[in-house]
Amino acid sequence: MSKVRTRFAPSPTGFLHIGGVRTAIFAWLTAKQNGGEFILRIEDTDQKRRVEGAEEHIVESLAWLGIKPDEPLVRQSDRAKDEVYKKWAEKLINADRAYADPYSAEEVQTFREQAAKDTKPFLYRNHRPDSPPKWDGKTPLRFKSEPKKYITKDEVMGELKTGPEVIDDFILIKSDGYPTYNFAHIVDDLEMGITHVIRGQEFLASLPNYRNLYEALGEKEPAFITVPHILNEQGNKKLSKRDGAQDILDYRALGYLPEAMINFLATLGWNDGTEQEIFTPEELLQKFSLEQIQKGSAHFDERRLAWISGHHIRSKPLEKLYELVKDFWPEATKNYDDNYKKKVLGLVQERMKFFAELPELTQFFFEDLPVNTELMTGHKQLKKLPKEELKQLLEKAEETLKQIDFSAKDLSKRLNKLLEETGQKPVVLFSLIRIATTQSPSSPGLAETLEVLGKETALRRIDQQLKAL
RNA sequence: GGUCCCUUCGUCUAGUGGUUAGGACAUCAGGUUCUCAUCCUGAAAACACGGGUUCGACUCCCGUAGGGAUCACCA
Repeated sequence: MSKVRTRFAPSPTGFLHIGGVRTAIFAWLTAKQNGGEFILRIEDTDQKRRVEGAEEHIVESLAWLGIKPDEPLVRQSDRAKDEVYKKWAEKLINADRAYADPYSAEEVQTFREQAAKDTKPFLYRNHRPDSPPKWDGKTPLRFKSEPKKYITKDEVMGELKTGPEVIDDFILIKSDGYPTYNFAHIVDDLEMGITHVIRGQEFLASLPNYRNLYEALGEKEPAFITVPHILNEQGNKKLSKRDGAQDILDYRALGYLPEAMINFLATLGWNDGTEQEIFTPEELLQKFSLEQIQKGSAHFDERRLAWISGHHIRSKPLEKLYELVKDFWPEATKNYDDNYKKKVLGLVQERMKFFAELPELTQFFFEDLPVNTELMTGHKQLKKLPKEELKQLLEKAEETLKQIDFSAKDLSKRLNKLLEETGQKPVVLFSLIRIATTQSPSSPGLAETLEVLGKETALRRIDQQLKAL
């Protein structure tokens, strides 16, 4: 068998979204795990729909995920300039398998409406002209189909049975001279030696027509792999921007790890048959298989993404993580050195789902927040105690903290001792100190937090709190 | 509407004639001498429905319902 070659062939009509990326991941995994090649081809034969910058965006999105095409990017518009598609069209014309469409768009529309009125499916081939004019390149060129039954094998969908009624004379070359997707992608897949055509289910219905064309061309078909769509959370429609299908690069901006994104998308509608949920890209390369892709569409679940993302963040060595988050520190951190920030990061690593949470999680490590009395008054346990008692308790804590080194070990030892001395419950004493020193409802462990904050800052903040009490 | 595809906890899924229908996310409860998170334990939670076939159906067949895709000089 020849070397596996797959391609991802998006049209440059906007950003790359979740569903498209997953298809790309599947194609990439298929190529790479077989020692094959993955190619990026831009399907830009519709000049009207072309969006400026979309191509760069696609390339960048894939690059972020670590998906590198093995060959230079291919653009259909460039290939059209070289008359590649014309050449193949001539072949079909000479074999009497293509003809010039003599009708105007309006006339075809009339046929269509008539069919609708007769409640019959519209088939262009019912109107196929007896003696079509010679094709001059100014009118559409149509495929002369040979309707028949097909049993099409799709690696994911299984065997698809279709009747001759789905085969029709589709347009090969538009009146603007550009080939349609239907024609161009087949020519390109053939010339580029694509062995596995992996694409979304919107093309499933066209498969029999493509097969008819392969036959007319006398060429061997690739393996067909049809991947179901990803639906929005409610599951009532294909994911689109409106429903929160964000640009894949939005996730980069939020600070999701690319390997988490790959893990999430690859396991949306696919699993290896075991109970493994977390996969590194390397593991996916090893374990992925097309046969285990789900036939039905899957629903996008942001919470699952968050969980997977947190998992990947936790598994990073601190040094590595520190590199990755460097663009996510807020302004207030610029006066702090690497060592300090690294310690802070170490404390919040296990509670971060994506890097954009970093400022919120770490704010009090970098600046004194104003005393927020509601933290006390709204606290389940603290609000039960009279202010005077809280004040005494906090003063006592301050005394203790003044006398010790701020190492986590020492801190937790002394804090526990203080618990005994005051006879207080941890929830009261620790919450009190936490609120005083962080002005936040939650933080990493108290001893660790105080250690990183340092003696001076901690005592200063306790003083502030005391004044406010 | 025609054609094609799909249907197991809320979600992602395991399951290929005999299982207490398993796991994960999310949810809830408890534990890890404080909060949040992590981690651990536990709970609640599903075979869309109706007929067959069979000694026996989540598994096979046929309907019904629901969902999705497609029916362009878009991809």
